[in-house]
Order: sequence, then structure tokens, then C-alpha cells
Amino acid sequence: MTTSFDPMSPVCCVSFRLRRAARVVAKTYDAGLKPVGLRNTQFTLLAALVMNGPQNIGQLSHALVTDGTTLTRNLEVLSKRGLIEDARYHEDERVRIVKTSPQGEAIYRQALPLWQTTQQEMLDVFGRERWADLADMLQLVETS
Amino acid sequence: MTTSFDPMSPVCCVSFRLRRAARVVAKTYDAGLKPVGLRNTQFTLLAALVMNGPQNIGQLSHALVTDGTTLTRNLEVLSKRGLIEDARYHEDERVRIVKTSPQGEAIYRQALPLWQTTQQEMLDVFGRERWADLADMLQLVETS
DNA sequence: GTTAATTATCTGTATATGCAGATAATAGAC
DNA sequence: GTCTATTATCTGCATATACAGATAATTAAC
Repeated sequence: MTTSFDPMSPVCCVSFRLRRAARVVAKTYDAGLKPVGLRNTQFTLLAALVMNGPQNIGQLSHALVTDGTTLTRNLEVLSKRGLIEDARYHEDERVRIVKTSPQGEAIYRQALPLWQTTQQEMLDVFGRERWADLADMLQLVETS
Repeated sequence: MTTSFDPMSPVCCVSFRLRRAARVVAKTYDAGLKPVGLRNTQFTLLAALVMNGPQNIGQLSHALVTDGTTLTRNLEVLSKRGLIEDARYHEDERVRIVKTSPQGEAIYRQALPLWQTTQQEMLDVFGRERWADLADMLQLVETS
């Protein structure tokens, strides 16, 4: 039996396939980050703050393409663990600026090589060339 | 400034990119399915039951590559809405078999054209050829 | 300068997701 | 036949996700 590719079958739903791949791959990264107790989502958020400096919710939301309300709660998780903190300033009282704490930066330094190992392995197996192609297509599909 | 593609930067985390794309695309499908009040995840689950018939959690888990505990709760949502029901049988008392209810099939029939419209549009914009390629790569990355 | 429109964030609510560990039922070892 | 190992599912817990609507602060309109 040859299972032909029928793009109009729900099995080929673009959303389903993307979510499924994301689920599977996320577990690999979560496993790699386990020693520092970070999930891939948390690592991403921390990395965004470390690499781009203190930011407000809107900037993070734009950078990570994540709903602001989601960020409020995801940041709360990191905040409770003391990895980030507020950096208030007094130009616009509505704006909340968050930044990594010293502990947050320390954890990030520990997490980075763990993440690198997983990313490296992933790219080695999957292929760097292919990843460049896949990344391009993911970018494209986001705008379709 | 040319932003060169650095695959070892956290911005290029395979997990992050997949989740981001999945988030964005999911919203498109959710919008398309809004008239019947189904989310893309729920549509996928319902479709799996309609197309493959009554199944137990383990079979669904394998087919959708989703943790069994996740399915228990996702099925609960559909069950509360009366779209699926249990189809107990008495060979192995541990096994729970679920199937679509008449209402579930009715909703599915209403949802299918809505999903098809979104899928069609997605493929038209993104390109059918490219989707075949992307689907292949997503499959591959799941096994990397 | 007060009122209205806009903007940034948060809260309430609901779903999606999976790990650890519990429970119950079946199969295997002897 | 009993005891043990395995298997299928569920519960407790925690996080990820976003829509609708609330709140508070700023800006625009007049």
C-alpha cells in the first residue's frame, strides 16, 4: 500500500504537523536542559533578555512573536525563581521593563553549553544545510 | 547590516523556531474553525477518530504522537461537549475505547469545509510543492 | 484643560502539554 | 495457583498559550 501524500487530508494539516514536530523536538531540548531545571521555552525567554538587554513586554512580544498575556505568565515563572526582575523607570508608568538578575545570568551561563550541545547534535543529525532550508520555510509559512 | 544565519545562536534554536511557527499558524486555523467553536487541536483529534474509527488512548497517542495523559484531558473537553463518547468492550478492562458521537460527526462535517478552506488558502499562498518539502523535513526533524 | 481615544499591561477563563507517580487489570514465572 | 512484572489509563502538579475584558496611564481633540 503506497500512502500517497494528500495535502487536503486532515493528516496533512499544516498546523497539526507543525505542532507535532514542535512537541517532539521540544522534549529533546527539555531533556538537555534538565540539569539546570529550565525548559526550552524558559531558556528562550532568558536568552532574549540576556542578548537584547532589559525590555518591556511589548518588545519581547514582538521579538518572540508571543502574546503579551502569555509573556506576563511565563515571566512570572522566571521571576518566582529569581532569574529575572523588574527594572522600573519613570517615563511611562504603564511600561514594565524586565531584566535578568545576576542569578538569571548565572543560570543562563550554565544553560548555554547544554543548549549548544543539544542544538549541535540536532544539527549534526538533521544536517546544517537542511536546517537553513527548514528555517527559511518556517519563516515563510509564518507569513502565509 | 547583514544578519547572517548563525545556527548556534539561541535565536536559531530548532525548538523555538518550530514552536513559534506552530503558534502563528495555529491561530490561522483557529480563526477558520471559529464558526463551529473548534480549535485546530480539537479538529485534529476529532478527525483522527472519524477517519480511523473507535480507538483506545494508546492508539491515538501513537497516531498523533501525543502523550497519553494529554489525550485524556483533550478528550475530556470533547466529551463534555458531547462530541465523543466511550465505547467500552469487555476483553481488557484497562482499555478505554473512544469514538465520535452523532453530534461529533455532525460537527466534523461542518468543520471539514472550514478546515479545507484554511488549508487550501495556506497551500495556495505557501505553495503546494513547498508544503510537500516542508512536511518531509518536519517528519525528518522529528526523528533527529 | 477636560474629555475621548489609544496604548501597555494584567486578570479571568479555558485549553494544550507532559512528567511523576498512582491505580487497576492482564500476562508471565515458578 | 500465587506472586511478580508489565501494561493502559488516570491524577496531581506545573507550565505554555491566547482570547476577552479590565485597569491604568498617556496622548489627541476640542
